[in-house]
Amino acid sequence: MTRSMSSFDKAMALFGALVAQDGVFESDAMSVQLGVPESTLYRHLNALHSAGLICRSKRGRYLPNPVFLKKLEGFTPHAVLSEIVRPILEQLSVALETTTHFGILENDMVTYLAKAVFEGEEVFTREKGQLEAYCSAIGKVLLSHMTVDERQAYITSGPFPKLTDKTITDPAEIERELHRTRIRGFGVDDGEVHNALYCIAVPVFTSRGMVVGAISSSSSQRWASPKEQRDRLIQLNGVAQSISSTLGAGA
Amino acid sequence: MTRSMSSFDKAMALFGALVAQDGVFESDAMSVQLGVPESTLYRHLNALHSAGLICRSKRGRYLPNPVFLKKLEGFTPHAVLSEIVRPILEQLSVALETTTHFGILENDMVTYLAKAVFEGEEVFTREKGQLEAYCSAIGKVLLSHMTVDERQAYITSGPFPKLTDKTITDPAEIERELHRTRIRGFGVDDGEVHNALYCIAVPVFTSRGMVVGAISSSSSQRWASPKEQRDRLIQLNGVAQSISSTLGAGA
DNA sequence: CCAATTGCTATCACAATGTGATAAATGGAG
DNA sequence: CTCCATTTATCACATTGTGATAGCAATTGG
Repeated sequence: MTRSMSSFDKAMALFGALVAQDGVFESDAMSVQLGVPESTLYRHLNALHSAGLICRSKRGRYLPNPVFLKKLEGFTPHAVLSEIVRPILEQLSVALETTTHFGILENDMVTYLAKAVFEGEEVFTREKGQLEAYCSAIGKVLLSHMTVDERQAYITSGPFPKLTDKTITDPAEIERELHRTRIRGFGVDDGEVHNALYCIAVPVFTSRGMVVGAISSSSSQRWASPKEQRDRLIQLNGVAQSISSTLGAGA
Repeated sequence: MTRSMSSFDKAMALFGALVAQDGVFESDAMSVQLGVPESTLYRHLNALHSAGLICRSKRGRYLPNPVFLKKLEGFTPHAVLSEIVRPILEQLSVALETTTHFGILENDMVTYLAKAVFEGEEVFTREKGQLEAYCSAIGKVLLSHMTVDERQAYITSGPFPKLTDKTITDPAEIERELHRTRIRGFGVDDGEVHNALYCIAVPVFTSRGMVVGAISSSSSQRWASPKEQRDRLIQLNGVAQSISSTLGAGA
C-alpha cells in the first residue's frame, strides 16, 4: 500500500528538512538524517533549485525561493484547512446527529476553523471564534499532545477561570486531566465550558504523526449510554483519519 | 544549456498553475495550457499530493497543503530577497564605487530591501524604507513594467508631490517618462527625489520574465561622461542577471 | 431516475531519468 | 598556501516516468 517514494517525495523531504533548519544544509549530516547519499542530495538540491522552490544564498545555505513564496501569499493554513475540513465535518454531523467542530491551537487558545450545525442542536460557538483550551474537549486533546515543555509552560501560565461548576481550575488537576486525555486518546468536556454543553474530541494527525487539530462532537445533553459514546468515538476517529488522508503525506 | 525538464519541474509547473487559478483544475484546459497529456497530469497531481504539496478539496479542486504552508510561515519574500541580494549588492557597490539599492514595488511605493553603502557616498535612504515611485529610478523601472491597466490606475491616482525643482509631477509627463524608461530598459532619477542624488536603475527579472524588483546605483553627483553611465548600466544589468539566476527557474 | 459529461484510476511496453560510488574541482577559513 | 567542506562531473545500471487507451466513479442536467 505504501507506494515507493518517487524522486519527488525524496526531494520534498529535503526541502522540508531545509526549511526546518532555516536553510542550513550540511551534506554529511543531512545524508544520515534523510538516509540519502550525498551525491543524490546535491542532485535533489539542483532539482529544487531549477524547479523554483529554493534559491542559493551563500555556501551551504538554501532558502525558499521568494518568488515561490509570493505565489503562496494568498493561501493561509487557516483558510485551506477550513475549506478542506468543512464538507467532511458536515457529513459527520449528519451521521452523529450532533453539532461538530474542527479546532486548532493558537496562542494557547482553541480556534474553531469549521463548524457543522446539527439542526436543533444549536451551539454558541462560531467559526474563527476562540475558546479556552483547558476546559474544552478539543483544547484538552491539543494540549495533551504538546511537548512536555510546552505543556509545562501552559500549566504555569494560568489563570484558569471557572466557567461552570464543573470546570477544572486547579493546575495540578488540569495536568492530570490532560494526561488522562493523552492516554485514552480522546478528550471530554463534561459541561466544563457551559452548563448545557457536552463534547468529546479526537486528534487529527498528519501522516507523520504530528497533530494538526482536533474534531469534536457537541451535544446539549449528556450521552445516554457508554455504548453510544464508544460509537461516536469510532466515527470521530474514522473522520479524523479521513481528514489526515485528504491532507496527504509529507508533513 | 537548458537542462531537460525533470518530472519535478513539470509537476511544479502544474503546482504553479494550480495556485495561480486558486486551486481549480480542469484537466483538458490544463493539458493544453501546460502541454502535458491528461494522464500525466493526474500522475503529477498524485505526486504533488503524496509529496505533501497539495491536498484534495472537492472534485477538480486542489489546494496547497496547509501543513506545508505552515512550514513556510517563517519565511517572507522580503526577508529572503533581502538576504539573497545583499551580498551581491555589496560587490556591485565596490565595483561601481557608488551606493547601490535593491527595491520592490509595494502599494505603489518603492520599498528598499537592501542597500550597500559606498564609503563616503552616504545616502539618506534606509532599508525597509519607502520612497515615492514616480520620481525615483527604481520606481520608474518598476512602474514601467506594470500592465497597462495597473499603470493607468497609478497615473490617475496622484497626487505627485514636487520633491525638487526637477521632479516630474504632470501625469502625462510621468507617463511619457515611464514609456521612455520601458523602451530603453533603465530608469534615471536626475535629482528628482533629492537635490544631490542621481540614480540609474535596471529591472531584475525572474527566469520567466516577470519583474521581481530593480537595482540602482546612486551618486551624489551627476555622472561625468556618457561612457561612464554606459559602463554602469552594463554592470548593473550583469548583476541583475546574476540575481535572476540565483533565484532559479520556475516563476 | 437515467443518460451524458467530466473527473479520476489502472494498465501496458518503452524510453527517459534518477541512482549511488567515485573522483575531481571549487571556494572559504585560518 | 593548505586544509576542509561544499559542490560538480561521470559512469553503468535499474528504477521511474511516459503517453495511449480503456474503464471506473461521481456529478450534472433533463
